[in-house]
Amino acid sequence: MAITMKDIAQRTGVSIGTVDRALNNRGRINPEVASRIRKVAQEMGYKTNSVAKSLAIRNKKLKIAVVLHIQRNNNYYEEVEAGIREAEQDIFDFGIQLTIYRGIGFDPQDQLRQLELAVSNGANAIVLVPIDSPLIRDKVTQLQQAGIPVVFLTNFMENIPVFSSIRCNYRRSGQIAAGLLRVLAREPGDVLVFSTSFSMLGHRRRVEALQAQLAISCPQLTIRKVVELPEGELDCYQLVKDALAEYPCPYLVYNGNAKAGIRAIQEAPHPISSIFYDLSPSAREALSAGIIDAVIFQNPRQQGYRAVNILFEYLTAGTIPVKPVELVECNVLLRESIQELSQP
Amino acid sequence: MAITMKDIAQRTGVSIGTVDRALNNRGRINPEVASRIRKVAQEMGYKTNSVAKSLAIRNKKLKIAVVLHIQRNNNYYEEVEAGIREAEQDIFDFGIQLTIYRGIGFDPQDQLRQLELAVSNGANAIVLVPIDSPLIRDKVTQLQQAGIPVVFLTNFMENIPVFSSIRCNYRRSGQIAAGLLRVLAREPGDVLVFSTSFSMLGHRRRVEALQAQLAISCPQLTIRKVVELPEGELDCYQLVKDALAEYPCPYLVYNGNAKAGIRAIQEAPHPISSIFYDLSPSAREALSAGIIDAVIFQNPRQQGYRAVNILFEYLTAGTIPVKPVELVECNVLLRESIQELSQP
DNA sequence: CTGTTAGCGCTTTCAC
DNA sequence: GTGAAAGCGCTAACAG
Repeated sequence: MAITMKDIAQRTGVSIGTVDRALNNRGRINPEVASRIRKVAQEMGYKTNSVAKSLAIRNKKLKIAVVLHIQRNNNYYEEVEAGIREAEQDIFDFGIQLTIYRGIGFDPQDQLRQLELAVSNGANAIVLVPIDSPLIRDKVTQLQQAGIPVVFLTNFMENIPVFSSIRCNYRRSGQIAAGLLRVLAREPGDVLVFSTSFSMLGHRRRVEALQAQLAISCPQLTIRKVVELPEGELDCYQLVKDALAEYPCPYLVYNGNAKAGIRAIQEAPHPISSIFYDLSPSAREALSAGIIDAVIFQNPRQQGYRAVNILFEYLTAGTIPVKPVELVECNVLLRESIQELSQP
Repeated sequence: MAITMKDIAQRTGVSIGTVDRALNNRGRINPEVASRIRKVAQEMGYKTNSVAKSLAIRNKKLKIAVVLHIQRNNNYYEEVEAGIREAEQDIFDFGIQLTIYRGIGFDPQDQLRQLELAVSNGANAIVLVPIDSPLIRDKVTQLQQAGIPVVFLTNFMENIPVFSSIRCNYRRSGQIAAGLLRVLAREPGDVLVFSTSFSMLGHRRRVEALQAQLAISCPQLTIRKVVELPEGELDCYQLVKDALAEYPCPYLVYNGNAKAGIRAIQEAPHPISSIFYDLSPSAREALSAGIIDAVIFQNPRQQGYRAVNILFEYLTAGTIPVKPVELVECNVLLRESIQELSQP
């Protein structure tokens, strides 16, 4: 039987209200009494019951705000959002409301506005896919000083303390691509690398790690060129097409609009072994059809879920994350990982 | 704002107690009133609040029993248990108690005894790693008729309806091994397959799927022999050693005591490309050192967690699983997936 | 500073 | 059959 505030009230001879004040540092209590209560609670191994707590604080109508910048047609972000929504379901019965605010594109000014809107709507905690800009940095610092914890999701910034930061293990993600090249490459050759916006720190890290690890894992492969890709499918397609024409490499690592990449590969006059990031429906199809060779899956859904979950645990149980950064691992998918099973 | 029993009581002009009787089919209520209440609840979109519910039913002291048969020195089962323990933490605040019962070895008689013990200790729901035997089949059927839901974990039986069955996707797991062989095999050759007890249905399925998929994915590879392995490290080692001496195949798929397999591979006079199942510490080390080539990870922890979780959701929110079988996916791990990152 | 009390949404007596 | 009331463990408002 778990021990309750009532138990420790009886044990210390005070009322349960006093125990509450002591344990939650609410002030208006004799410091000595408070410390005695805390000591007893400690001894008895008291843990606050988060179920009872959240039922009680229900009328505080706690709000978690999620601030995203819209990525249109981006399966990765759709999945991140699916994870957020899943978490929303799970916290619903606890009376915690979740609202998603969408900024437009990579505009820090707009993101700042979203943050301020969230706060003015009474957000008690914020999940943020941050745009790295002084504007945002300052705002985040300010929010946290005001007691509003911020957790970074997917993207991040350096040198700014934040309640938690959850993202995929970008370095690992690059490293795994190197491993896959090691396994897939039948003969020496050049590698072409494509990546979405390097204004996102993680994307840079991923490519760096790929380069570093490739030199170790598979020195007979050399990266011929790294191409930064835009958002739109058409622009993206043209860039890939051009790059492939200029450098007809047999190996390719691709992060970007999947459709564009797949199309360019299919149209290339030379055979290409390719590794794609993220499992969009088109990537899934291409993998299954043997057009691309492997997919590195970065668990976007899990990331979204966890970011909300971490704030939920803070709000309901006061849990402070043990690690300031939580890295979600990546998986390797081959054709056989997703293909229809031959037997049901 | 979520709608509550109070809301629908007001709306229908009855007391909240009556609403409770109607919504939970407790009887002692005018059938017409009951159906009217249910209709209104439906219309208003009422969902029972699982937080409030579990706080209220706390004094019922609900118990989940987990019946395992001890697998000594088996990292896989240790991880399954870790998942169970993780779930235990999460349900603690809901006042649900979890007890683990351990049977000894593959003895159905003993497992039956554990089940009976669990029930006599007041278990309201049971997680079971079943031993396929008429004894157990009958008992499980009987338990469920008595209103005690049973969920199968990791292992399973066919043709017996059960509340839920959670395990890894064994067929997929075999299929992925075929995919890895396809990618790893530089030239045609024979494959040696090792597997733990075929008295577990999943293990048979896994090998079947490997065979079937290999014929499709990589017909130039043929399975030379399938060897069934015992539990103990030494026995296991000897068998692998002997098999490797008799069939010096260049490719190997291995499920069994990792230490034994690794040692045998290291001592083999010919080079071997190998795929191991499960990420024990020794497998991790061997993978990292390049002694083995890939590991197929079957998420044992997730399986354990989910099995408990599914019963928790039933007990607190009345949730009935949508799918009777929940298959946990498997991941491919290469050296680069687990290796120390070159940069921090 | 401290105790008492109402209430979060639901279940469960106990009267009527 | 139905309503009223107590209680699960905790918070918050109000007396004192």
